Amino acid sequence: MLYMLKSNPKATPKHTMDQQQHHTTLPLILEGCKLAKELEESIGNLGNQLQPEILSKSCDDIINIFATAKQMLNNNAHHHRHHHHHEDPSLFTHHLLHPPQDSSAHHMQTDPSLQEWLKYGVITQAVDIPSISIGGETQAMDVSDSGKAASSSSSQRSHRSRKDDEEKCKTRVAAPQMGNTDLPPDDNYTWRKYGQKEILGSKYPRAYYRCTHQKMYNCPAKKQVQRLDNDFYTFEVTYIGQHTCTMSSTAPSIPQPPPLLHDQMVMTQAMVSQPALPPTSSTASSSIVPFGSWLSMEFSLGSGSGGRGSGGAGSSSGGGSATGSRYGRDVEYPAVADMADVMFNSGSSSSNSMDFIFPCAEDKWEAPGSGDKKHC
DNA sequence: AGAATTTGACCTGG
DNA sequence: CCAGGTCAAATTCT
Repeated sequence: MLYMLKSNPKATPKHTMDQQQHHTTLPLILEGCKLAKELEESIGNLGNQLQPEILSKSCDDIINIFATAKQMLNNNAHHHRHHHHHEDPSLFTHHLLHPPQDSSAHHMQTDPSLQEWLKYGVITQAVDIPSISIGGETQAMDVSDSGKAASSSSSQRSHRSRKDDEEKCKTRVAAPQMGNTDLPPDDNYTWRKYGQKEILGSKYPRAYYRCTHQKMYNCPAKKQVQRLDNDFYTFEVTYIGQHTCTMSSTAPSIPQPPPLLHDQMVMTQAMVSQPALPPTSSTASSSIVPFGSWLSMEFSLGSGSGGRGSGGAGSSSGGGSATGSRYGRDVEYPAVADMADVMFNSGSSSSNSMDFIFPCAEDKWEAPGSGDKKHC
């Protein structure tokens, strides 16, 4: 695949915006092609065994990817409106690509959504660059929210009105499509659930999380997770506020995965995109299973969880951001674990094995260095 | 015992 | 007054 035009990731000489976008768009397109191909194979193998909704979802994913790629291209072609605006949504993918350089909190703060995006592979509207918004109103992108949405925010206790001072970053991530679909997306932070509410007009409740270290480090970061009305397998995650808990070297949670790992994750996602198949499809051959999903999960477990005891390392407790993981964690993926083990541990250092598997991964996603990344 | 989640009550802006 | 957001006691886990 083309991804392999890699260059030295670390050096990241800054490319021009065009180049950057190109680098991120092509892989996206290829990804779409891949998904399409996988779908084709699935149809070939399972024929009419495939359920309509499954097919529909797969189609949606493919469409979304191509739509995203197209928009990226359009944006690129027309004008770079947000060259310097950190909040420029078009930088979205770039964030992903930035290898975490140091543990500067900034990186971590802005990456969660991206990581989720990568980890869960499925690209939903979240990638729909033009639609992502910061600061509150995202309605446009909310096909599912059909206007109800009231995520406006009015927080009372703390006097600051989020609307004004807090940055909100909405993204969508696919829920694991197999196993426990209740698992909230793992974004490498540890979250503590403090509330859940039924939202008017929404089918599913919205869960409220705050940073586990809120008290200790006065970390104001919060997030809200809610399933889309029309897509049970997609979460809309809204990040509010930034983490301050990672600023301090003593901070308990240093979710930050090693750079290499990060790259690997990126690679994996890109290469292995999951076909977004149905969770329910027990009949579906295992080969169709959203490989990306579990893979990513393993990643987080492997990297972060190691240190679980030690200060809630990276992956949020229990393997993921909290959401219900606690009670839902019953689901195990033995086979997956084994595979992951083989892939990443056996041979040698994980990085090597990954390199072996995906030789030039990084560069395809390589981020051209756009320095500024800010939310979304 | 301590940490995390659940859940109904409470608070506040619109 | 209502809906969204948060609190905090009760409950469940580890």
